[in-house]
Amino acid sequence: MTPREHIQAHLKKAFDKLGFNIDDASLFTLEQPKVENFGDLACTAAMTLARVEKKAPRRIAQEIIANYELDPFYIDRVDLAGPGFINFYLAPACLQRSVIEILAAGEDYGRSAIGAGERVQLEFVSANPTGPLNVVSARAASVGDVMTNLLNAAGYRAVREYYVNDAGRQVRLLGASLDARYLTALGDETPVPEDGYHGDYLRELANEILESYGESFKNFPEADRQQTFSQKALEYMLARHKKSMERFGVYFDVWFRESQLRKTKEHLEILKKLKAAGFIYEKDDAVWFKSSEFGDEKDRVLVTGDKRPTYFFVDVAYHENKFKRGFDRLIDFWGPDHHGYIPRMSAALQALGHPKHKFQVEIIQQVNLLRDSQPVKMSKRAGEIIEMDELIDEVGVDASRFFFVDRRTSQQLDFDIELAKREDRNNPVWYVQYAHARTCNIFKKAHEKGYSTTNLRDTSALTDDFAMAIIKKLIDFPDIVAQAAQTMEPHRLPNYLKEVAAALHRFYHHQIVLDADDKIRESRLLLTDATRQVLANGLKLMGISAPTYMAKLDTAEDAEIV
RNA sequence: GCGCCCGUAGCUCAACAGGAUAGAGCGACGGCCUCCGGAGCCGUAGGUUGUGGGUUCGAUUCCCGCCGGGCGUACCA
Repeated sequence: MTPREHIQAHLKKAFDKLGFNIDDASLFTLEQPKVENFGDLACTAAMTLARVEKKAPRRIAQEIIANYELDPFYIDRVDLAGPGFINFYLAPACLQRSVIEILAAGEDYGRSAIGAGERVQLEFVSANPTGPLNVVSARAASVGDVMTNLLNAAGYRAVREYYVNDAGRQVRLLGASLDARYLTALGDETPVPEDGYHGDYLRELANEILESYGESFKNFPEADRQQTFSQKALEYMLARHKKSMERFGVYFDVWFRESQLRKTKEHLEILKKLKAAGFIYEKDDAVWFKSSEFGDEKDRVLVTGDKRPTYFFVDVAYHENKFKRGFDRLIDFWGPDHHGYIPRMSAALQALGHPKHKFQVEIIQQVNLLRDSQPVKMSKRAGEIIEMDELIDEVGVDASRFFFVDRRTSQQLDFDIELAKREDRNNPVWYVQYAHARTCNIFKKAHEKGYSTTNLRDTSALTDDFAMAIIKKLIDFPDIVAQAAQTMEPHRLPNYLKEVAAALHRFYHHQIVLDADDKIRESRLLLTDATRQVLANGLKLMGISAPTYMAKLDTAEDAEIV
């Protein structure tokens, strides 16, 4: 039982005795006081209760404390402070035992069951297969992937899905664009359609096709040729996207194709349902959905005047399809340019009978690339964009993932390329990885020095402030994971890991681990190992490697020798 | 015009479902290397949380107005 759980269980007893409503979960929130003198965990229930009970909060706090059964193994003392805070001071014995518990839990440390097995589907990236992935897709990939990890660790059953827009106008345009490149490559100068895709990648693909198939497509009827090229370009782009994702460490459970929906005509079923429910009307030859009845600013077209289903229409069918597959909740990650799209999708799903809270959209804000604090100029029109793959080539997977998740997703991200590449304390991902490597190195050194590192079990020598500070950080981990999952705020994880790393470095610089008395060494090795475990588990949730050593930088002296 | 997101130290960001004296890192300034990796550690300075109201025991957090920035506002996807 964690100290937090212990306190909550005892608070429950006290509330019960006093006749408070123990169904109110907010009574049990324990926060960490900002100031050290205020104990390790603080309960704010007295102040919450003041209104309902119509009593002074300090008075209520006194009653709670009087009825709180104190177990000295866990709690040193309980204080009443300020307007009605109840401050708990954890006992060294329970903190010392936490180290053993963390090690016993091992790779499972940090997991919890809060999610209660809820089935959640996360859809992210879902980039149009009409060009290479950009850096926003990279951010979406990082955030979506880490969020899925966090949810699964918190007891949800979460899966990753990628929606492939492989039908409709843009794919036809893609085919036409490739066709133009192909004919041009054959010497028949043909312009790419005005609103087509002008990037170099189609030129490259055209050359590949020419090498593999020669001129054989030249004599196809134009319609057939474009059809063929649409398919070829599509599969080519899709394969590239898959490769980028896998290289980035993101593995989707499902790649769902829009064309599949069109084949099975699932959107027509949707139309029937909406019509039956009275949310459909016709105007100007088009079919409209009354999304404004659910808070959208205006109604939306489902079938255009020339009888084509809109993207939105098929997308509704897609989301309905997800629900049919049994998910309790859908979470979509969209780019900032799609936030205006949320009300209509939400409206459609509500019209189809799904409670509003079962569909949730997280907007991932844009990424500004910086080089030495100067913005990297990108022009979509001129085809000057930094591709996701180029970014990974330059800064690597670990740094990219860390940086993309390090800030709340609702904020624009300034991504400093030079900082991400630095191999020193300025770079947070190195700082955290180095902390992990340092814990491993201590064990390596222990072996070299002939100290035993097996059958360690005594943590009673962990009494100093630096050790206690680490343990208090380590026992937060399950809570950090659970809260990051529940609030959809993955940035809390990297922020936490930075704090653990700082606590470890501080401890290391003030306390000798190896060349200490046997008992102290044993205790500190255990603490080192528990810290390693938490860092490793955290980095794994981030999808970042946990190195056991760091490659040495060239020192100035080495440079002189060379 | 309307809608959504954002505004916190010089810079980049935190602040855990409204809590106590708003915290880190970088940068600046000042310390610490016969010691498990100095790739680190310790300290100092730096704030009217954009602004004006409101809600209450208490607001960076919730509500309204204004200012500033970003994005959107298609029978496109």
